[in-house]
Amino acid sequence: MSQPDTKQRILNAAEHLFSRDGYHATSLRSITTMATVNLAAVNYHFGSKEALLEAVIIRRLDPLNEIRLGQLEALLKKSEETEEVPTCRNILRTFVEPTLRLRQQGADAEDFIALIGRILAEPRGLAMTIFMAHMEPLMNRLFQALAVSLPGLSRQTLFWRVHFALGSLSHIMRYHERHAMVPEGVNIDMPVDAFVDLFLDFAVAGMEVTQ
Amino acid sequence: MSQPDTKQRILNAAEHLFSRDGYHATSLRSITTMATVNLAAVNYHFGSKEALLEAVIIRRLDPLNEIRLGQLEALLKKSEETEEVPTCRNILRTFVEPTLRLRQQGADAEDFIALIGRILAEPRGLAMTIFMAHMEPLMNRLFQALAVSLPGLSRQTLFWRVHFALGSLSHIMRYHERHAMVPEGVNIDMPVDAFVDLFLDFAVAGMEVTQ
DNA sequence: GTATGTGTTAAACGTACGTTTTAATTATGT
DNA sequence: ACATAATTAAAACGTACGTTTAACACATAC
Repeated sequence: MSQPDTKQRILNAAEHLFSRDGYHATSLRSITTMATVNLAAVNYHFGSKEALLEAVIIRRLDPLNEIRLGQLEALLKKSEETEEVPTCRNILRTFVEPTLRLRQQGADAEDFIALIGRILAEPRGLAMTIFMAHMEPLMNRLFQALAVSLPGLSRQTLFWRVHFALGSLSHIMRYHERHAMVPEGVNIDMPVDAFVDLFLDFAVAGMEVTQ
Repeated sequence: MSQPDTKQRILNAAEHLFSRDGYHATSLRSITTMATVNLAAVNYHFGSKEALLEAVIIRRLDPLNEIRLGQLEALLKKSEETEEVPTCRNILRTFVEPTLRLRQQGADAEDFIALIGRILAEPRGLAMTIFMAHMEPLMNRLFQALAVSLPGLSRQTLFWRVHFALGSLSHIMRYHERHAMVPEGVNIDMPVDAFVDLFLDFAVAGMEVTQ
């Protein structure tokens, strides 16, 4: 029987297992079993396990970065017209909000967000190379926009603060899974808009503070 | 010939390779080769690969947490005597400063810091279970002290802001390795004291901001 | 000197891995 | 309908893994 969506089923299963267990701890057999697909299908459709990882990343990262870059460009263009410097908060929002909103779209997207968080945690890994190649243009644009928005900061300080902020984001991208050490009275499933604001309150204050 | 420091040599090699390549991507053979030790020595001295990982973590984490907890208790005791509430900055410093200072002590400690950063990035992993068991008392104490220092924040907001701050820290613990995307004019090797202050400027502002 | 315990070594164990091969099956084009 | 290409299926490939075994070396103690 023919399954025309074999590739998508493999991608979904791989996305889930890579994000849950990591690349090296996930076997092709566990992926193909979950996808109810023959073992050889991965090498037939993708060529190798590494190429599968790259396909998993690119499938969602490129569209996400298009949204982020689109919002950033729109913000910069509007600020050109009104001749006002865009605020740090609005710049960061173009990066953060599409990221956290993606997670709301379903369990699959949630897997991907967690996977990105894991990738950022393996600086020397194969996935990091793939990831960086698809992030660099957006990152340069973001850094440049923030430099204009925060002219009082040295490049050194700005560089580290951007990493502090994105480090926070990558951490909570991973942490959102159900986990121990959640004290009572804490709701781990907040609405996206409220959570974005909660995050931006923190990050923007840290970015803008004068030492 | 007898090598009385076989265990330490294994621990050093494992620490280095686990932090560089991750637990699953590191083989016992690569560890024992680097340690110039027989393959069977790991299972003889530690019992298993998992037990080796636990030994690697505990060797440095327990002493580090003793320092952190000691500084925190000292701060709380001094504030009791002077009847002043300790500042958020000083509380966070007891956690951050020993961490970043450890990295200055040599390449081995730098490996460990990177390993902790990786562990924090694998929420479901074996290492996370080991790590959490050794972190929970300190984390509870830290959270409690911050709640006193920042009475205006809801438990919800405080919880997330602590995670934002520690997420930043865990990110830079990993990022300190030489890496691409470091723009010109940025010194990635700052003195520890300056870097601690740079981080605390950011984190404290984010913790204390009133929305 | 012999016995005992600790540590080391080389070799092999069984298992699981990513990948490849070959054949069968299904879809497509004329 | 038939020929050709694309996909799926089962099986096997060689390799690397964590672990175990059994022989060996070298202490210290009697």
